[in-house]
Amino acid sequence: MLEARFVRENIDAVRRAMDDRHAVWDFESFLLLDEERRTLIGKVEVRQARRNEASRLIGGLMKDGLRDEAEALKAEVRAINDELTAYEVHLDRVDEEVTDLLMTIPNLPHASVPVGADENDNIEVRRWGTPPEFEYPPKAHWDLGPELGIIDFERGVKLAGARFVLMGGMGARLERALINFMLDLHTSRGYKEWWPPVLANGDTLRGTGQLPKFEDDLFKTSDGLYLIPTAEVVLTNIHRDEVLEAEGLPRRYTAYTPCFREEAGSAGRDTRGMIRVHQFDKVELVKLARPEESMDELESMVADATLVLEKLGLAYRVIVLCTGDMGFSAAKTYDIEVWLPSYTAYKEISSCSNCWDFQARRASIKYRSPGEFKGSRLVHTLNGSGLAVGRTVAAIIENYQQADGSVVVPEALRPYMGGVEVITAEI
RNA sequence: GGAGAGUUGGCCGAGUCGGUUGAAGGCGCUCGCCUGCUAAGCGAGUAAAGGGCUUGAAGCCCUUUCGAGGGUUCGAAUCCCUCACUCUCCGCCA
Repeated sequence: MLEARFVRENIDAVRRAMDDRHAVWDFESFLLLDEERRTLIGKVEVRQARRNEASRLIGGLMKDGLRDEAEALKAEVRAINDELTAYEVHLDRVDEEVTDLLMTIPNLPHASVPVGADENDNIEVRRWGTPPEFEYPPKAHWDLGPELGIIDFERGVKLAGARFVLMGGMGARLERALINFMLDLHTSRGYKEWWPPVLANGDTLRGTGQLPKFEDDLFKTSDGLYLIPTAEVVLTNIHRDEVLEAEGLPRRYTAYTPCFREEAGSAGRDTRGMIRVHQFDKVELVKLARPEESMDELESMVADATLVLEKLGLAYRVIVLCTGDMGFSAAKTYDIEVWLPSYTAYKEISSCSNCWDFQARRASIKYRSPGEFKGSRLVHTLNGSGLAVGRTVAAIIENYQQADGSVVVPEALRPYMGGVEVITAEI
C-alpha cells in the first residue's frame, strides 16, 4: 500500500510509475475521494471539538448545581450530535472507498528496475552452469516420472482433480530429501527455521498483498480462512503490528510449507507435468531489513537461492524483471530460472523480491533505533523461493536422466536419500 | 464443547458509584547534571494515526485511539450487548 498523502503529493511520479508497470489505477476517483475525505474530516472535527468543550463545561456546571445552564448546553450538544452522525456516516463511507482504492495500487518500481512491457523486456543478469547435452532425445519428467513409478499424475487426478500430483517411492523420497537439504543449507547460513500455519486469516493475506485484489487465486475455507499460496504470507506476517529493535535486523527466516494456488486464469499454461499445480512444496526465504540495507539483502537472497542450484549442479540463469512483469507488491524482483530439457529453456524456479515498505505499511511492521531516530519506521520486507521443490524434482529428473531411463541422484542429495545414487524403475 | 478470568502506551503494570486520565508507577530510551572510568545517583523529556496552519527544519492547533464492533449518555478505559483472542478448570481428542 502507498500512503494517501504520498500519492496526492507525488501524483505525477506515481502516474508515471503505474504507466511503467502497465497498470491501470483510478487516479481521478482517488483525487476526488481524497479531497472529499479531507473536507469531511474538517467538518467532523470542528463539531467534535465543540462537543468536547461543551461536555467539559457541563461537568463543571453540574458540580456547581447550575442545572438550567447545563440543560441548555446538553440540548446544544444533542443538536451537534445529530449533525455529526450524518457527517460521520458519510466520512466512513468515503474513507473506506479511499482505503479500498489504495489497497489495489501496486508498489512503485525501484529506480534500478528496467522499464518494459512484459517478460520479453526482462534482462538476463547472469548464467551459471551448462545445460546437459544428450546423445538421445531426452524425456520430460511427465514421461520419466510415471515410467519410473515415482510420479503418478493419473491417480493424483483421481484423488483430488486436475493439477494435483501423487508421488511415491523415490519420488516422495526425493521431495522430502530436497526439503531437508534446502532447510539445512539455509539454516546453516543464518536463516531461522519456522513451522507456520498453512491456513491464514484475511488480515494476514492483506498484509502481504494477496487480498483484496487476488482473492480468486486463493483457496478459501468455509469459515473464512485461506490456504497460503506461499510461506511468504505467514513468515512476513509473523511480526505484523509489531515494533522490532534495530539491532535484531535483518531478520532472516525460512520455512518449508505446502503452497496452494487456484491457478485461475492460467488454463492451458504448463498443463503437463508438475510445473504448475494446485498444491506444491516450497522452501521460502523471508527477510525483514532496515531500508538502507534492503537492496544488499536482496542480492544476498538471490545468492542464497542460487546456491541450492549450484550444490545440485543444475544450470540456471538470473533475470531482473522489468516494470511491466513485476508482481503487485514488489519494488524489484529477480527471477531464477533452471534449465529444463523438456522446455529446452530456462524455467522459473525462484522469484526473489524486495517489497520495500509496501507490505510493511499494510502489515504495520516497524523498527526503532533509539539514538538514531525518534519513534519508529517501517521495515523493508523481502521474500524469495529457496526453492520451489516440485520444480526442483522435475529439473533433477530431467537433467540427471540416463539413456536407460534411470536418474542419477545429485551428490549433495545422496545423504538425504539414504545413500541412493541412482533412481531406477519401481512398482 | 461447558464454566470462569482477562485483553491498557516499545515493554510491565495501576485505573468502575462515568467528567482536565492519553491515561499513576516502573522498565527501556533521549538530553542534561554529577562521578578517575564503569556502575550507581539526580533532573527533564519520551505513544501512534489522521486533519489543518506554518516551514529550510523545528513547531503549533485540532481529532481519534485503553482487543474489535455496536449501544446508553451532554460526556465512557470506566456501564450494557455482540464478536475475536488469551489464560485457568472440566470434557473430548491426533
